Amino acid sequence: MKDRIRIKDIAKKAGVSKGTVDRVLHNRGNVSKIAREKVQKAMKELEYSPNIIASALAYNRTWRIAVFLPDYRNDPFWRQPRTGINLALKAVRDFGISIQYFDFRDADKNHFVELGDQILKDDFDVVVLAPAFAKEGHEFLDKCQAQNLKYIQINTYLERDDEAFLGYIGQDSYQSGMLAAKLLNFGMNSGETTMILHLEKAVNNSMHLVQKQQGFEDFFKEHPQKNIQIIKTGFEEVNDKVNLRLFLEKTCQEHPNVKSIFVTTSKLFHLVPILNDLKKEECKLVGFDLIEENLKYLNEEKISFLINQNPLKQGYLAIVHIFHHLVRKKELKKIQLLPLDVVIRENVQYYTEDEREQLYLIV
Amino acid sequence: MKDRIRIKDIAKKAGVSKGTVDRVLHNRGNVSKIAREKVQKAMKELEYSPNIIASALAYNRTWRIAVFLPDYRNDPFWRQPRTGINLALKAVRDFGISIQYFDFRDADKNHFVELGDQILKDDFDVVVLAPAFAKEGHEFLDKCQAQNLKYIQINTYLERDDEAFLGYIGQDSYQSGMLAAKLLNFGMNSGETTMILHLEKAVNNSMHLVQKQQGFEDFFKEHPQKNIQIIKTGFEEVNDKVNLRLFLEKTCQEHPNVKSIFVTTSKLFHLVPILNDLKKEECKLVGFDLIEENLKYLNEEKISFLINQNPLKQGYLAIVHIFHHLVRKKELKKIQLLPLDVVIRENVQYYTEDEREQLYLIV
DNA sequence: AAAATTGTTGTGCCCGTGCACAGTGTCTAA
DNA sequence: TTAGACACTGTGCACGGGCACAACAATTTT
Repeated sequence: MKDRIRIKDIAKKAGVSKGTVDRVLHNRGNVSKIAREKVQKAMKELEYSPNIIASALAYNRTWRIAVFLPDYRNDPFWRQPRTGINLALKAVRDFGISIQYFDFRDADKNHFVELGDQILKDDFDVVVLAPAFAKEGHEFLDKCQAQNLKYIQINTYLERDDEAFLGYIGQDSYQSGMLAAKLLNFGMNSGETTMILHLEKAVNNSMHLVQKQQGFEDFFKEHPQKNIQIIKTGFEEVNDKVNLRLFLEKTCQEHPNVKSIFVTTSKLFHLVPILNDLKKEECKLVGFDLIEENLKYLNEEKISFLINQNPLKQGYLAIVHIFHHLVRKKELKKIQLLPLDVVIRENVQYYTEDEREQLYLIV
Repeated sequence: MKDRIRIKDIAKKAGVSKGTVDRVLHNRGNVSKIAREKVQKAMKELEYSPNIIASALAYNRTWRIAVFLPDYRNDPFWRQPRTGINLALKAVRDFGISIQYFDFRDADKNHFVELGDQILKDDFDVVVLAPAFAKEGHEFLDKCQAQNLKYIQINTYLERDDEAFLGYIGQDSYQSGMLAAKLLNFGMNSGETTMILHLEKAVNNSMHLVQKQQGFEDFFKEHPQKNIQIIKTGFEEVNDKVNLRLFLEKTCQEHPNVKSIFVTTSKLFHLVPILNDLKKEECKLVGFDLIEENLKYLNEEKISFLINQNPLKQGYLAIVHIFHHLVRKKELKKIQLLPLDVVIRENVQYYTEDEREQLYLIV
């Protein structure tokens, strides 16, 4: 290994044994002042930096991580963070990190609580979770804190400030609303109207959607030059095509000047065939997430922009974060916001192609 | 380390010694058919995957990499791949990878050749290079091939197909031209004119720029709906402000309907004050690279879009690629194209903030 | 003064893999 | 019949750091 300094070298230089050097290095105590100073002096002179490989091998222990996310079989979105987690796992497995999944049924609070209790009973070192339900989420995290079980949040953020809180990895919803507004604004002419549409149930319970709307509105407040009007709407039963069509027809009649629509969820693909029907295909669409149906319409240029929130990276970085915390003993930024990529047909390939090929390293 | 399968376990299951398992694993020969089959069967059943940590520790050797890029002190662009390289190096150092830099003076062919010879004389395992000069680049790579010195290209691609060629990591210039066209097209009205402007010397020698132009033109050929006219121009002496102003003034007079400009290099910031002067500030600008001057105008909304070619990642992935080749003995895609990020004021923070915080792992 | 306690230091094994080397056993040629 | 060549197999050390434990010294207690 070339000329890298080893513990042995320091020991020799300081005139002590490697055991003593080790004690100094790890502050294990039981070292006389004289010995400690000799070692520290030698360390400084030789610029020792530990060999993480040998360290990882010797430090032969296992960490257990519970991954507590919505069931990916019900919502394809959650397949992506899971992929990211598995990808990262490959890299950190040899460092002794192991994972156990707990998939709660979406929108099923009881199941969330039940699985949560299961996790708390077991003996995990860290939990990765998306606290989908505010109240139950906080309750679970309180219990984690109580038994000193560290946790890291992804995708959904409940504000916490205790010792057990390792961090949040996700998107900035407000900023994504701003981004959508900027994009649509670029393609609109003076005096035209835009529309913000929530395709989701219980919008007011979802901080995400409220923040997206806020960002969207604020952008146009800050950019009054083109005098763009905003219509705010929502429609809950996204799968009820008949009524969605009626709803859109009515809205377009009332506001014939609507030239663009910002959908705050990933459900914008539902609109495309209906708008085609209504001869409104020139209406520009912006929404979220690179799911199959959206990609199809992006490719046909029926959707103008998709905003990518990097869900794969969410899972990936959660594991990386934990690795750094547990193995490297390094603390990272508590709040890590992922890029909001602007995706169009001409660059979509880079965001969908197997990210596995874009390899990553432990830093 | 929990229940990970070790060589020992396979040996036990197959009823042989770990030495034999090792010989099968590494195809070292000298194994009887019977023994080999027993081992292979056991390996399959136990789903063995080697412990890379222990492997790296035992396989106690050093690899030497020469990094052969333009001097970053002359061109700030090259600081970014260098940062990426150093970042990756931190992660792979302990795996025995070391780096030596060879910075050639930009546009100095002799210096390139001189340093190239120096590299060839020494005993490196891999070269990372940006072959800025086609002829000299090929000559250097021929010699590499002759003495079986592996090489990986970044940023600039010379087509090669020999054993020593490990891969190319960079951007797809044609696609970036398409991307720029799509973005401008979105913000333009029927019958308007756009302009493509090369701010660089010797455009025809630079494949990059030619390809960008091609992509830009092809987009409008494929999208004739808005009937956008394209003016093709170029200006070499970018630092000669007086003449650049005269040039722009003349062009705008000749083509008063120009509503947007695509600059094929990172030099678009030079245009902003001049366009302001000429009362052409509503003219939309698209160009490349997140350098300081461009970012300033992006933030002031004088530049509409910047296309990010991820130069830091270029360097980073070059090292990752080499790591996988040398340490993991895995072959990766030869051609790896980096994302073309669409950057505007509302998401610029994600592409400029210290990427070190977006951590990566070895896969 | 002897025994017990505490403080300090060094030794040696462990982690899982790579690889050199020393065995085995078999077969051929003298 | 035996030496030598050859194919195959097992053993054991090395890699560098973590850590348990033994050994020894210094101090306190009885």
